[in-house]
Amino acid sequence: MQYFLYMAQKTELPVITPTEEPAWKQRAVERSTRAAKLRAEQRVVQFLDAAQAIIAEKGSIDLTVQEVVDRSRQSLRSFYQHFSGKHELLLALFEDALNESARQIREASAAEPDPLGQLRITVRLLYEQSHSDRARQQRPLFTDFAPQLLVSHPAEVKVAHAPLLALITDMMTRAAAAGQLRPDLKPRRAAAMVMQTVMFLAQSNGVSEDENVHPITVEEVWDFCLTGFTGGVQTT
Amino acid sequence: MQYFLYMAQKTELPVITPTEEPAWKQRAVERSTRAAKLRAEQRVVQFLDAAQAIIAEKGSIDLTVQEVVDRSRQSLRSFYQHFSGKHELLLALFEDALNESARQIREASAAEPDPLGQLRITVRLLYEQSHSDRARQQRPLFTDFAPQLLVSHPAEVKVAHAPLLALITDMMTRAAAAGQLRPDLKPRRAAAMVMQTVMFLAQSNGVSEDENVHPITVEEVWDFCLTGFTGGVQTT
DNA sequence: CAGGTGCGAGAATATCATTCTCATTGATCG
DNA sequence: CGATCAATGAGAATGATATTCTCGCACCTG
Repeated sequence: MQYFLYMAQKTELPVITPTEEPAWKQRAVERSTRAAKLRAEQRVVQFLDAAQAIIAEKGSIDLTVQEVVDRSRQSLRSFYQHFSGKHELLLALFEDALNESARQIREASAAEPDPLGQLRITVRLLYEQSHSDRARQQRPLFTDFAPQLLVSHPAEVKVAHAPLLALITDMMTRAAAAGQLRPDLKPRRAAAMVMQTVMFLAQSNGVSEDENVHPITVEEVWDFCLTGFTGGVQTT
Repeated sequence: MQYFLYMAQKTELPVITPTEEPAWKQRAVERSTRAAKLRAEQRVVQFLDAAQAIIAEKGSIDLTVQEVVDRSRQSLRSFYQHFSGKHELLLALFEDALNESARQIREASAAEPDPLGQLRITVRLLYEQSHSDRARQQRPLFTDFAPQLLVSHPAEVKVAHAPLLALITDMMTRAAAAGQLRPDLKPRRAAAMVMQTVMFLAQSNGVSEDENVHPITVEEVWDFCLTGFTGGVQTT
């Protein structure tokens, strides 16, 4: 599993400081730091792996720092030396999951030449990945963590959403260029709206024991969005 | 403030038990119980009032059971005798807030004769009430509690949403009858989608320090939804 | 009055996250 | 090699909260 090593990057920032530090000194410092950094990354990865394993097993993000520590065969001490807290751990996993999601969607839609077709694929995949019923088992980060994170740390969520948003914006832009969208639509804004609409609608239609109500389907969502941004003039 | 006394109703259920209990006995029991019940409702209301006051003051749902108890001049003992837990207290307030919201919207849209016009008013109001920026101060239940509740207790949320959903469904139905909507649209489903779309889009565009990004406006949301359910053929 | 019930006061318990202490290890440098 | 210092492990301590429990009083009600 490839993590983005969010924190490790942070500590690397000073290296590219724009001040007058002689290069040799930087190199020396870097050399002497590299080992430590590698070890640190190692630890961080272990924590992340452990957490992910636990989440996968329990199908829930209700994990204890203690559990993560035990599982990763390290110590609380170490945990708090590498993460500012439990929140940062979850955030790292969340970003990672979203990156993975964006990757999957990009891959799945690569074969489709038509921008609207790509958007359809995207909406379907995104819906499925965010849909509580299935996703709660495999992606509790999406269904459980994302909503509360959105409230407590909107900025971080925005960052985490960025890759996916970029992907969808790209599709929108090409659709617009092909004249498939309402001319008054700003691609980026439309992308943001569609992305969030799909994610939330999928999410809120999770557990419904009642058969005779809501269960809004992917089809309906896609239809709604499609009409929403093509203005009813569907070329596909 | 009129509460729905969710729990009090629960305790009343046994009275209408379908067994062979002689009516006189029921009446006797009821008479001897009435006083106690009234007292209980009194207490419940005091707890709810206290909680609401605290939430209003702090502009956040981060309250402590202890705070509520102190404020209401009662005791922990009493609190747990009337509520199964903190969660039930918040849920009661949440339902109440949504009922109030539905009432406001109904009132505001009463004057508008055109169904689409009513929907426009509804979307605007709902957006404003759910919008994090302003709402977090006055309606933290919407912005903070709703998302986490949606994950943990979807059934309760559905119940709480019911009045609002009914209202919007009604508007949709009339709009459909007037031929203002896409003919293939099921009013109830459209209503559900619009309601959730608006609430979530409003919510997720709360705190954004960045000026150059997302801030999706009510206008855009309304426009998106309108096109989504009229199919671009806007009569208004 | 006697007995029961509701309830105030607040101690006790349980769960976590987070911090702190102390001793060990492991690498680095003189 | 031996000193030193940073990183760690083990796990106790702390702090915040929710929830439960114990005691005793006050108020009905027959």
